[in-house]
Amino acid sequence: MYRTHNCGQLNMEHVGEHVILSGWVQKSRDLGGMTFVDLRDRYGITQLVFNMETNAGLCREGRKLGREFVVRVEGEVTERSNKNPQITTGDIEILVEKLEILNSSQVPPFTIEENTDGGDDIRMKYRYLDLRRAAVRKNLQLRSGMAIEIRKYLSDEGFLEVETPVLIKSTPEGARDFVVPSRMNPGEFYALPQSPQTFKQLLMVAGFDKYFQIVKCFRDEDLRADRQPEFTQIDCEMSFVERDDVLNAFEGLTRHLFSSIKGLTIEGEFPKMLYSEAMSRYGNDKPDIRFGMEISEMSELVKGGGFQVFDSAEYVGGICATGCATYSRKQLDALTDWVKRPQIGMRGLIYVKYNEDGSLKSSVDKFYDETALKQWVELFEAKPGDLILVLAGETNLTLKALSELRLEMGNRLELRDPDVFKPLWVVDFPLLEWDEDSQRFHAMHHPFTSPYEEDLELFRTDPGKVRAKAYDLVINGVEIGGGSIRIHDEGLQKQMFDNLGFTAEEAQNQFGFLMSAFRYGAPPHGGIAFGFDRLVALFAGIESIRDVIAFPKNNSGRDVMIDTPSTISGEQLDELFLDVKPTE
RNA sequence: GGUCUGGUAGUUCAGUUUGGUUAGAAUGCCGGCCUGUCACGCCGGAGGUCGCGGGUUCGAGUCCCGUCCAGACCGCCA
Repeated sequence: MYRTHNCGQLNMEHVGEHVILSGWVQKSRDLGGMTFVDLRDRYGITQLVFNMETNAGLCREGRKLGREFVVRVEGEVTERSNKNPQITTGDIEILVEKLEILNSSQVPPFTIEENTDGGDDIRMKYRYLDLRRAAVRKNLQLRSGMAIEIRKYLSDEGFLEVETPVLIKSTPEGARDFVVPSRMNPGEFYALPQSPQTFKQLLMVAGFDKYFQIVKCFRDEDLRADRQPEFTQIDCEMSFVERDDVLNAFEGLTRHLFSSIKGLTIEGEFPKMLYSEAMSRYGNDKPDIRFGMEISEMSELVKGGGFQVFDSAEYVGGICATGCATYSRKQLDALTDWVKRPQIGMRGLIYVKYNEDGSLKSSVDKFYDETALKQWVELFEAKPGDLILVLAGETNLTLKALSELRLEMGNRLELRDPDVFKPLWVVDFPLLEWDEDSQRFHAMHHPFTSPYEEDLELFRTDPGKVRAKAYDLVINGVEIGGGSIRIHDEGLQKQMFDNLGFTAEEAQNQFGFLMSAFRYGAPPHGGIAFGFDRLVALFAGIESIRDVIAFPKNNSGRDVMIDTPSTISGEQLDELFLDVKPTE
């Protein structure tokens, strides 16, 4: 037998018992006459003690144990004379009577401790060692717990988990597909799903009126801290529902997760904010509403003041940073440099200090007298001690920059409390988005999203104004998920493809199966998908989803541990009828 | 495709601004001492292709060019 207990289990109640433990040697402390060894498994750490007086031979063996050796020990649970309140097993230790080395270990390249000395690179290369650390393990335990609660909740709500295929059809819309060559069908390819979108709609046609799946999805696009090429979605679809039925169902799921996992109750209904409002007030379709500092447009107010930058700008707007009037010239210059970085792309930053004594000092005093600046103060409802920051330029770019500036100031003023969670629904996204490159509209969400009936007229006059029955769940500035009410009418779906620039033939080739299905009694339906990795990261209080994935890819989409992607043999290529061009 | 930051001991970093004797620290590792440690302590030791290639120079970790790798971001992500 390898163990009677695990390493996180024993306490004062077990004193006197003869036990067997197995685990990894985390650390040993050789005091000469006695040696302490910390034995670790995924449940905790238990201290082993070897004593020269009681058993010199065994103690000498215990001294020789190296880090990460796998051992099995037998011994008696004894009360410690010096207790350690920091660990759950800190009241007891094991007086070792028998020691067996199950496997030795090379010295690991970094310390396997709460705060490791290893950097990301080396931790990823030896991820199996990194995963031994409690900090990383806890994230995966959290993930597992959340997956279980999701299944529990949705299952109780009558949702059925159905698996959809991973080898599917490539479509040029949207993100790039990962592609898999077919050996049995030379020259033809499967694609990995970017989402089970069409399949879940077909499940609705099939009458599975409440579906969900915790499912891997794949997108061949560049990575970010919150974006992996393979990621997990909580994918759902419902029939005979309107928008608010879907929102209520998933507000319920979100609440259930907060209460069951974090013991938190979110007060009140999740607010619903129009997309247009989110853009004008926060410059962003995923606003962090943990703090105010909202954007106000100032174009009307400031134009015609003779200040060329404002007069020629399409948009002028700003934010009011509470209590920042004390910012020094140096701090303001640094902030100006910050908005001038290419990522933000502003030409400059204008400020107004509303000093504690009520006086006003701005970088545009030459153009705006005190009366004018007072109007700014009124617009922002600024109080003495506040700092108004103003940007000007092309509308979308400036709003985006203001959004970034707002978040940056939120960080600096520590207004983004990681223990506070503020969810909201962003609704009524535009159906279509103009794409400069291809000079045509494409679907903002996806081509199956239903437009508002009353906006259908706009297709002919102003397609960019057509609103979609689409919605996102946003928590603390993180886009957790999104969905829509779908089109279930073949005619409307055809019209949609037409609007998106598909020829009837292309639409038929790529999505004919879906439109055929719509001819056989497709129910009204809609759904949503949550990014599971992001949700877990949010609950864990971390920014990068890598830390909640057991074996993530690096910045360039590589798995540095197994070293892939990698080349394949000539035989494999031949079998797949593939020729690989030499890279330049 | 682009911008920025970094690459020096097993590991995490300092040193690069202003080129100049033998490249340092901490931690880890090895050896010795130590009977109540839990970041144990004390003494000693080993450990370096300064990412790689080229250039400038009497001399390059340090300056220049190229390149590779890692991270953050922009583009991209229906």
